[in-house]
Amino acid sequence: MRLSKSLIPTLREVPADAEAISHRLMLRAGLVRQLAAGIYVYLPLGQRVLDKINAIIREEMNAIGGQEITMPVLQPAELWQQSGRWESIGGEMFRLKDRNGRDMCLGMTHEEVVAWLAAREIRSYRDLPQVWYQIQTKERDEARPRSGVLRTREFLMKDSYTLDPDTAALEKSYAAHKSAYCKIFDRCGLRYLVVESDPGMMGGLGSHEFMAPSAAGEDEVAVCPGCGYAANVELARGIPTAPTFPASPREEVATPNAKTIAAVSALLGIDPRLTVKSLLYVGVKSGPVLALVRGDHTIHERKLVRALGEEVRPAHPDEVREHLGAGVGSVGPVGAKVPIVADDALKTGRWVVGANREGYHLRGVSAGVDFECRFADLHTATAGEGCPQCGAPLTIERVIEVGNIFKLGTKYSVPLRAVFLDEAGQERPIVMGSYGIGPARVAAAAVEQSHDADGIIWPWALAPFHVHVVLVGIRDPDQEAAAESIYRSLWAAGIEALLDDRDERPGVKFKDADLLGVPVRVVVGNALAKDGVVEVRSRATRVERRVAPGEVVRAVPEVAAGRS
RNA sequence: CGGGGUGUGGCGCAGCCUGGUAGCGCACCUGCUUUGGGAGCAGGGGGCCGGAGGUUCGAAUCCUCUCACCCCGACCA
Repeated sequence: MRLSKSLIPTLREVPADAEAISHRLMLRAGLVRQLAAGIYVYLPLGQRVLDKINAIIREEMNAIGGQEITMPVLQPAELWQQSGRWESIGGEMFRLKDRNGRDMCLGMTHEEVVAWLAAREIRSYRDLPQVWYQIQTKERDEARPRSGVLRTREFLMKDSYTLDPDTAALEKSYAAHKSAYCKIFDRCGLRYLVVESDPGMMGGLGSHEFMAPSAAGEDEVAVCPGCGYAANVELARGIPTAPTFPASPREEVATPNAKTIAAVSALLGIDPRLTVKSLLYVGVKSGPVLALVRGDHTIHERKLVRALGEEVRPAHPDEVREHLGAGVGSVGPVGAKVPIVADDALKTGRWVVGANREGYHLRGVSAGVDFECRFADLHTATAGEGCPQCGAPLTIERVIEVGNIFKLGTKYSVPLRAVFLDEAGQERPIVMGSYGIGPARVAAAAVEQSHDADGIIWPWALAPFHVHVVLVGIRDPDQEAAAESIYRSLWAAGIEALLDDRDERPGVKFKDADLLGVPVRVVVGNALAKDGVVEVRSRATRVERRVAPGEVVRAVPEVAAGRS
């Protein structure tokens, strides 16, 4: 590819609305352009990076027996009505009607279509297992698209689906995907963690997420440096250190105007860890429930939802008054006439809680003595808490979710009647798994993890080109001939080269080369006439080697590998 | 959905408070000079000031509504 004839619009200045590093660099290096909120055009360089990622994904999916198919983006509502998701998914699904007024939607994912296909084509246990995958556009009307290409409304996804006769076979398919994903992300040069995650709306038997650490990430994971425990914070259990409780009898204390944990503990002169935060929620089915966490902790609503088995919303202030007889800030579990769920950290201890009486708290309160409740893990794990497996202090990292794997079970095969006959002639539902990778997120994560002040530093496997040939003296026939011959011999050797043959000053070309981040740069300039050499330089280490033009093809892999 | 912010040539911004018919840097075009880390000089092209309505002799500027985009939070296969 010749720069003079290419659409590689680099930007000297950063567009004002780009915040994340990957977003800025992908815009500046001419990889993408934004068409609307969360909708992007991939320019030639961005497309080449996606192609690289997709090629790796295809190889590894094929290696575990994956068969590539393509399923429609435009789908009839009936499928989603059968699975129940037409109702359960809200505004996130793009819905439309065809000319006959039939309800349609744009696919956010393809479990329904897979189950539909399996229902028609799979008859016997002899047809199983199956691994189907596609690399296809997904449409989701995200509440808040953000961070450039990291969270968009239209995006490419590799999604695969396994069909198995039973959960034991699903475990094998799941394990195969897990190791394929590790190979994929290893080959992409990403640093990543495999963490336990909340299956969420997908439902099912278990799931893991592949997380690339980055400040631009939207998720947080708790990681144990000791034993390797790693989990999304929405699931991670942290074991807090218990405070020492003063021996005080149960008594009511006046706490005028103290409505927050900070105010109450300051007023009473105690550690906030001796207090309990009481939060009233309303379950969509079962109504009000009082959730308790330690005063210094933050409740994690997903954990509460899991503990209750239904969606919840925070109660309105007047609901708090109605159910507990006092306002927010003065409520507590003692005497409360609603069900109570308490965080595990509250099992033992003598706590300070709201008295359900305006301006008063109770101290010396114990769970199981002064009130009845059930226990669950409700608080958000924080750095320094003990690992649930080995007790070592946990660390919290911000991460980009680049892939996930779900054991679905029969959640979709039952409603869509995807069944097979087993060896005994018994009809049974197919056991499914679903597995996703976001190629654009892989690209963005790679940029997040590998860049410097001058631009992107692509790993070889993802780089849009391997070598960036800079022709400095465009009017010098010798330089031009050397650059041309180097460019051709690189391609002939299977090394993808980009030739900067533009009529630009050297400084402009060097700046652009750094910005684009192609792993190896070859400069054809003055040194050719002077010493008969060109410069072969690593973008990552900036280590440079001077070699004769005929030696470039041999030198490139060595410089790329850091051997100079 | 809640909170905050921004819309002025391709990009980055000033002008708005205190109304008088749009400006700067970069980019782009032409010429000359220049040529190893985003060149210099000279000349030039390009903007219904997000949109609609209103106030006014006159609106980028004031008022109302609306749309778009960004950030924080909630949500998230």
